[in-house]
Amino acid sequence: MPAPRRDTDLLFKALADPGRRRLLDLLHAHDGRTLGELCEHMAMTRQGVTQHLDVLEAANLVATQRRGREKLHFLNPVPLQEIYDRWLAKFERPRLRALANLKRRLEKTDG
Amino acid sequence: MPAPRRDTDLLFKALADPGRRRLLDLLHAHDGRTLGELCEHMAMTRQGVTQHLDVLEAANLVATQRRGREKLHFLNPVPLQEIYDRWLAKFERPRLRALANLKRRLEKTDG
DNA sequence: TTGACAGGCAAGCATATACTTGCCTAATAA
DNA sequence: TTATTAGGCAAGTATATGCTTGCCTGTCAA
Repeated sequence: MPAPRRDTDLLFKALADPGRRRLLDLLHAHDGRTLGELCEHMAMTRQGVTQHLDVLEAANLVATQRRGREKLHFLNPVPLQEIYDRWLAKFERPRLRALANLKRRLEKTDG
Repeated sequence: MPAPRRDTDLLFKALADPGRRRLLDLLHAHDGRTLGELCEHMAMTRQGVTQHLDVLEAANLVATQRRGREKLHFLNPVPLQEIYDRWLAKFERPRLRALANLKRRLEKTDG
């Protein structure tokens, strides 16, 4: 069953902001960071960063976990894979389609 | 040489709107349509559609060509491939990386 | 040449988005 | 306890975005 369109929209909207893409990059480089650590790399107030992280969390791209008074942030790459599978793959040139399908099949059995 | 960040931003912003994604779908199903033909499938005025197409053209996702008083629209999938190559591939789970790289290499020699 | 048809231009508007500032609460360390 | 540290909440603001209406300009067919 394909994801509802609203999920897709949240996902693309989340990716539309350069600051949010930067946050994903930061988490990709080093996962499980606190809000404060992430703020050190963003040229905006803590609240601004929080709001971006909220958007990423709504899009299911970031998961969080409390540890005492800290909040840890983790990257979830699955929705990105969904973008590729459901959206980018069909725009590929036909001669690449077969290989893309193979890749997708391998992922399903393997992951 | 990687695309400047502004290009990346135009691209993600272009994809952020469901109407624009719909237009890409329409062109994917049947390329080279006129503005009027595209409008028949969009629940908004012609000007609204024009503005969306302008955004897609600025992101290099759509190319146009005049034919008399008509304007033909063509889908350009290359930027979507760039999203995958430069942005999605690095977030993939490691065991998929090798296959992704293979796919990319095949594309370079083949296409 | 005249009318209809395809599209372009520009202003206007309402909502969404990306921030900010100010204050509040909870966990920890002294 | 008390001060400090990590983060949350809410309101305010300026700009961006999505879309409209009204009018103008080319192209083609009669």
